[in-house]
Amino acid sequence: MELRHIRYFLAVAEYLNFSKAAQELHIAQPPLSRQIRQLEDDLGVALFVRNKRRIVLTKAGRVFLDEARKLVVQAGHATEAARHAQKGESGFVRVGIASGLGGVVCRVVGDYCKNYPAVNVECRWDNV
Amino acid sequence: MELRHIRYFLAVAEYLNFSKAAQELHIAQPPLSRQIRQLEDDLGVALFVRNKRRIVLTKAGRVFLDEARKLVVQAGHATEAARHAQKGESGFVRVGIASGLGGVVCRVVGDYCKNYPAVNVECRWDNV
DNA sequence: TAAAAATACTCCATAGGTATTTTAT
DNA sequence: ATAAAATACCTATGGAGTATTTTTA
Repeated sequence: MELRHIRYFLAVAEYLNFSKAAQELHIAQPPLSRQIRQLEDDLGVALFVRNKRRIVLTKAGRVFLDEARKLVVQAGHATEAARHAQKGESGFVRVGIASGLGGVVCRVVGDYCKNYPAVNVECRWDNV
Repeated sequence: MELRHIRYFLAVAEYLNFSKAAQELHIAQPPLSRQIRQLEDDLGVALFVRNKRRIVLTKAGRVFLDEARKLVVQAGHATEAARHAQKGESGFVRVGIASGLGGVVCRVVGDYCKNYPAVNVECRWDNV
């Protein structure tokens, strides 16, 4: 199961129509049908009943719909959390160093740089 | 972003070693490195620092690790919820019908069957 | 009959593999 | 000198497209 299956499933569950959902997803209808069937096979669960013109969700399909929504929400959270955390790691630091402390500073700054590669550090060894 | 990226990321975060993680995932090391870089590009976030022999998670990487774990847990929940729901929909139903009610029963049973395709329904029109 | 899903192919993007090079102990 | 990641390139699985054939209302 991949997130693609989930995204496709949500579209079909929303429109209850493979052709419309495919349009919305900017793919053709047959590949969408295949992906949904793959998902059903992987789960071992029928999500839709296709006996009518307008397809309907099975009970299991309705249950899965709730969980699928949570899944994409969590995927969004994960992305945003990482991006937000990176913000605190990026920026610009200017360091002035008293003579004789070069060695210590090099180690400390070096470690820092390796953990925060997006931070630009500038060191000046003179007295300005 | 696909769940594959997440699963691969979790393996690398666990072993802090691309080669070991690849072994565990039963794929080669270069494709794993590529998938992780793809994930980082997609997020726009550096997850690992590769300057040492033993790679380390960035701050953003540690944050993402927490969220990634929740994501796979939720994926498991979704699967199990659907499978559990399907159980309640499968089984066997035997229906006896009094004469003259055939029409009503056909509609009701028909609707039921379409919503619960895994349930086998047997109808008898005689008096046994 | 008409609208929608399934089927049967074809194509190609990309996941995954192999060989090699680079890098940091 | 060695262990591990990156790079370059190749292969092939399977995602996506097109054409067509069922379905069912």
